Parts: sequence; C-alpha cells; structure tokens
Amino acid sequence: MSVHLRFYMNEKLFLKDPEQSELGRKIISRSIQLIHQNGFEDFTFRKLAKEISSTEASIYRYFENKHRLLTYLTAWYWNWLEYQVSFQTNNIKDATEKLKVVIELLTKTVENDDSTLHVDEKLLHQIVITEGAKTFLTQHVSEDNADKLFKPYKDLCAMIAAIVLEAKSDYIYPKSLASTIIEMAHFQSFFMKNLPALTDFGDNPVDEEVRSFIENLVFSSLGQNS
Amino acid sequence: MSVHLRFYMNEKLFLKDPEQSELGRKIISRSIQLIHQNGFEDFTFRKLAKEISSTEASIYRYFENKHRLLTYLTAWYWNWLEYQVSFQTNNIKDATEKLKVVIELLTKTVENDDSTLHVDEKLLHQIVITEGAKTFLTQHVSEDNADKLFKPYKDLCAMIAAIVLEAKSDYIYPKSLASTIIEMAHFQSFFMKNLPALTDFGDNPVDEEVRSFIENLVFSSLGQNS
DNA sequence: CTAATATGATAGTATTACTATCATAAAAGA
DNA sequence: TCTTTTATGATAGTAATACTATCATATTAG
Repeated sequence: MSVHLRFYMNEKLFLKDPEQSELGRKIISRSIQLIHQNGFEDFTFRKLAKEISSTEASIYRYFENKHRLLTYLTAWYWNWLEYQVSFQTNNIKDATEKLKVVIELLTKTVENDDSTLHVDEKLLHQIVITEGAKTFLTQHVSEDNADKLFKPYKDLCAMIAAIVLEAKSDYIYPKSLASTIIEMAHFQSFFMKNLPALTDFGDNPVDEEVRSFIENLVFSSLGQNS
Repeated sequence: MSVHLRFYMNEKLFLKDPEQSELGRKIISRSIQLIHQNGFEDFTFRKLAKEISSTEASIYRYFENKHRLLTYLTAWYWNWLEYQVSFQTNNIKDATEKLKVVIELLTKTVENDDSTLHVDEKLLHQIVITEGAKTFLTQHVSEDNADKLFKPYKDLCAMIAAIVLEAKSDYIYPKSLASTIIEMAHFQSFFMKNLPALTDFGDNPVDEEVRSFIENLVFSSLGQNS
C-alpha cells in the first residue's frame, strides 16, 4: 500500500503554496537540508536559491522571509507528529499505553517516512529540536499566534493533554504537562548531545534514556509510578 | 548593611571586562534595557552605541559580537541565581524545604537587587526567559561549551541536582530533573503570557500557578506527592 | 614628563534582507 | 489556435547589519 500524506497548511504560513509546484517542493526539501547542515542563522534565501538553481526573488514569492519558512517547516512537523500520534494510538484502549506511545514518538529517532516525498522527517526532527523554539521566542509571537501559525503545535498539545486526562481525570495540569513533555523531549535530547552535564545520560547516549526519564516524570505525576 | 555583589566572569565571555569601567557598565545596563524592549534580534551595537552616546567601535572592544554579549548577560544571571539559591537555602536542613525555595526562586517575579548597581535583575530575568535558550541553540554550542561559557548554568543545575539527591538519594535523574525545572520555569511562564493554550493557567496569570505545577511535578517524581 | 591606555571619530567592506522591474516560457482558457 | 494569465528567471538596487581599520585625543600611570 502506498499512501500519500498531505496536511492542510494555514495560508498565512506562505505567500504561495510550496506543495503546488516543483520549485516550491524543492524550496522545502533543500531548505531542510541547508538548515540542518549549517543552522538557521547561517541559512539565507540567497544560498538556498543557489542550491536549487533558482533566484532569491523566486523564493520570496513563496515565503515572506526565512523566519516564516522556519515556522512553516515546524508547523508541518507538528502536523506530521500529530498524525503519527493519532495513527499509533488508534484502537489502544488503555490511556497509559497511549501515553507510552506518545512519549516514544516524541523521543525516538525519527525514521524517514516514505509517504511524504519531499520532506525528510529525520532531518526535520533535528531541526525542530534545535530551531523549533525560535519560531515563538520572538517579539512578534502574539501576532503570529493571532494568525494561528502555532495551531499545529497547540493541537498536538491538546491531543496529548486529552490522553493525560483519560489516564487521570482529576489531574489539574494536563496542558502544561503536555507542553512540558514535548519541550523536554527536545531539550533533553539536545542537552544529551551538546551539554551532557545537564543530563544523567551516558557517554553513548541513546533515545531510550530520555524516554525513561520522561516516562518516569509523567507516570509519577499521574500517580502511576512503576 | 550594604553588600556589593560581584561575580567572577569567565574571561572568554568578553574582550575587556565591562565591570571595570564606566563605559563597560553602561554597555551592560543599557543593553539589558534595549534587549528587553525590542528583543535580541532587533538589538544592534549601533543602536546601543547611540543610546549610550558612544560608538560601535568602542563596544566591539568589550564584546566580540552581540551573541557573546547575550551569553555574558545570561551567564551573569545564572551566577546571580545560584548565589540567591545558596543564600536562601542556607541553614535549611530539610531538602524538601530547600527544593521549595529553589522552585520559588525559579518561578517568582524577580525584584531588583540593590546590591548590583548596573544590572536590573527584573529585566534580565525576562530576557533570560525569552532569549536565554538562544545562547546554546546554535551551531557553535560545542565550542562555546568547551570555552566554559555555560559553566554558571551547569553549576546551578548541579547545585539543584544535589538538593534533589538529598531529598531522594536513589533518584536516578537528578540533573535532568534540575535542567527540566529550570527550563520549564521559563517556558511555562513564557507560554502563560504568550501562548496560554499550552498551559493550564488562567486569564489572570500569576507566578504561583507555574510554581504549583513545578512543585507537583518535582515532588511526585520524588515520591513526596502532597 | 613621558608613555601607555581608553575612547571617540570616521570611514570602509562584505553580506543580509529584502523590493522592483522586465523578459520569457509554459500552461490555461476562449 | 490564439491569447492571456501565471510562473520563473535575470538583473539591479537599497538600507541595514556586522563587522574591521585607522587616526586623533584625552586621561591615567609610572
């Protein structure tokens, strides 16, 4: 079976839908590679244009600026992840089981998903770890939020919060716990690789350690300490 | 009694010690105001120079670039906070009590500290919330770490981790829990103000809500659920 | 009294983050 | 088929950024 994933993307995220053209898709796929390679600060539309043998002017027809492109990529990632969560938790009855699946999805090394051709989810996952928070840590966060640019993030958070409530209906911080585990999955993974003194994870760091830590955090908060 | 706080700052953080001259102290105090006002991206040495009636060239004699200045300010903040923690937890016997003090220090609105003349800790606290993570979310995090630029952050984390171990000596994630509560104190506070859908905190958000959430997180992890 | 040091004044450069205009090729509609 | 819209490319230009370099001058230290 060969499925094709396409997410509805908020139209404020772009000027022209990049999924609708060859050039647009090239912008997405090459920008992911470039940002992954040298980081977001080093990334410019000029360099991207050169890489895809196009021009700055052409790229500006798709995205207002590079920050908006990053917001687009991040939003795409959260959409994809929410889809993964809904798919992987489907038919699971036990909320605790569901939470374990969520935590695994948040912490495991992403493998490339063949149902999206121009997006390399593995690279995108690493971009979101390092650059994701920069999408909202700005002066214009409120305008961007009013334009619903962060809806995919909030939706994922709401979905996880709902599972938390399923597991413990009187827990009073479901949304904060959800945003905490999302952010911590990323931060602990970043720290493990780059600032290991901030974690308890070993020389040969593996995803499993972050997963265990977050499971421990979540299940003790929900009074289901194993 | 009038005490004066001065922290030893890693010499790689600056080219010339800003605490040693009037101009240096002006750079610190005005940069805090400017970054707080319009955010780090908008901040330039040119604007700062204008504000303090100096020149770009002069500022470049103190700091290699604006990112290094941000790293300096953030490092200064972590030093200050570690001092606060050690001061406020001194003579407290009970580790649980100490942890409560730590969490309060991390989550409460900072009031200006008169023992540091040119630093407005209240503004600096808000800068660290919004811009602090940008100091390490870069391509050059490993070099910066090798230069020990993040030592104050790691020291604070280690101090908190030690208290965690005092409270529960067999807890296996003291450092990850410490970095989590530091980061979450900031993120939840940022979300509360700017992306409230990611939290459970009300219309009239107050520090106390973040504090309760983090206390709940920490003490249930340590099996001291209240 | 001299020498070192700190700051300011000024200028210059490569790059960034755009915007504008025009040409042309391809696709869509009549 | 002819025409018109649309997409892209080519090129140029601009203000601002992130620096670097040089020289003058005032202050401080030996």
